Amino acid sequence: MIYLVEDDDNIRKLVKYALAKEGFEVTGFSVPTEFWEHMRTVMPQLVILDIMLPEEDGLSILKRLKENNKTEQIPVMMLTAKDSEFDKVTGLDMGADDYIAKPFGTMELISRVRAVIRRYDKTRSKNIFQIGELYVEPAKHIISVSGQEIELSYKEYLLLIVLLEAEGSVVDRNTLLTRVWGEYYTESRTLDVHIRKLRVKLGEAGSLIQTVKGIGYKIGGGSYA
Amino acid sequence: MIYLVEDDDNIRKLVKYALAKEGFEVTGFSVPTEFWEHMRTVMPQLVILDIMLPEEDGLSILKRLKENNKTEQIPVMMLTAKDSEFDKVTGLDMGADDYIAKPFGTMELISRVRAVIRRYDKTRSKNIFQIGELYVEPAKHIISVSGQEIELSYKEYLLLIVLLEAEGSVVDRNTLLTRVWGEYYTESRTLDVHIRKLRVKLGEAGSLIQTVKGIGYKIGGGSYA
DNA sequence: TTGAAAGATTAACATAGAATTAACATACAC
DNA sequence: GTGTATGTTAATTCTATGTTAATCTTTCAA
Repeated sequence: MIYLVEDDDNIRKLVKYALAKEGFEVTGFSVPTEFWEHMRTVMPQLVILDIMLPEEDGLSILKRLKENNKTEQIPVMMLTAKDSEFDKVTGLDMGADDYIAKPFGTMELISRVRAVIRRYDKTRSKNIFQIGELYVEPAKHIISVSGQEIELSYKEYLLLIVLLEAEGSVVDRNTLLTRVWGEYYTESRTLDVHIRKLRVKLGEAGSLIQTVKGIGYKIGGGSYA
Repeated sequence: MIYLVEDDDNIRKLVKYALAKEGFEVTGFSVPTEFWEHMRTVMPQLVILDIMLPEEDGLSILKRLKENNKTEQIPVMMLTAKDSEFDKVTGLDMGADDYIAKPFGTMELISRVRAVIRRYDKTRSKNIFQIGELYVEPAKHIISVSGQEIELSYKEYLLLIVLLEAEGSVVDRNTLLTRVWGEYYTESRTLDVHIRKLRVKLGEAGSLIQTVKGIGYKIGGGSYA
């Protein structure tokens, strides 16, 4: 479902028609109030916002969407009337996922919509990690090495996920401590012990966890296995 | 620095002119080979690719850029000639950061370029450094010379980063001592020893670190060493 | 309520490599 | 040449992390 907020009847119909023909379900709104009402019930895959609107302008809507953590991941595309407006929107950079300037071609619109949705889907399904022999699927709480499923304790699991989410990048000790153990923690050997247990349980994949002395640990990326 | 690969002389000039007027440094290439050659020495902030090119098409270039982990984070913007082409590019979704359809307005081009670069700067707060054969990516803790990864100790690493952050400028001994070792430090040979170890480990890139007698050290910049 | 188990944490020690220092060498400015 | 700044080397000290086992905690079934 795509939500389109646009007060110009012609454009609204045009966009609805073009996207509908491509198989998208589109609900159009001419005023923001209606839009917000529907947002409370059904969340869309994508929101397309005109800038100039009665009652509340598109930028304000965008801002509210991105400030709310229930809606912040919904991709938003802005429709801009003039080049100068376009510039203003991108300049403010309030987190819109794409911008399209009026007048726009139908093909371009469709392509951009598809691209934005695809990108979004990709980041969501990014919830599966695979590095070498290690395979982790958080949604199902599956961790396996060379096809062999492995059991991890809660902290070990969290630790692994934090490292995986930054795959290839170093995560410093402090970040690990706060993300896995919560705010402040007296430095002790706890982290090291957990890293060790993780490495042991991961077996051959244990060497994927690299120590970066003085900083922290990282998993995958760069170096040799 | 922005790299633009476009074989149509008129468009290349137009884009160069438009972006130059906005303060961007643009280098244009009419054939991919030239582009690749320059990529080996200086990495740009952004690459703008036409799709139809002699020798190697834009999609292939895009693919190669995104497959190489040294270039994958460089934002890429595709120029597409027709709507159908536009559709094709976004459809393949090989990780381009934006698409712009010809004919395009100058304002839109500039806005999109700015938006892409801004987004990029935001995600990559830590930069990537490349001087000659030396390549450093702090976030991933990757240091390599001539493509060969190198291991540095913590202080050596810090020292290198401090120098790199001031690339081309001299960093005096005192600044180095305080930034790497913390407030006050009795003058000893420590710094020199670390500089030496760094130079040795960097191998051929070691000569990039120049001594500025009486002041400190600098990396890169005017080198007639 | 009690008592295994598993998990988390701490204590205690090991150890590889780093950092530092000392001691001397060299280069360069004056 | 003299003196000062930096280079070089090796010996010494130190530190971060690894490792193991003991001790706390929590959970949960009997």
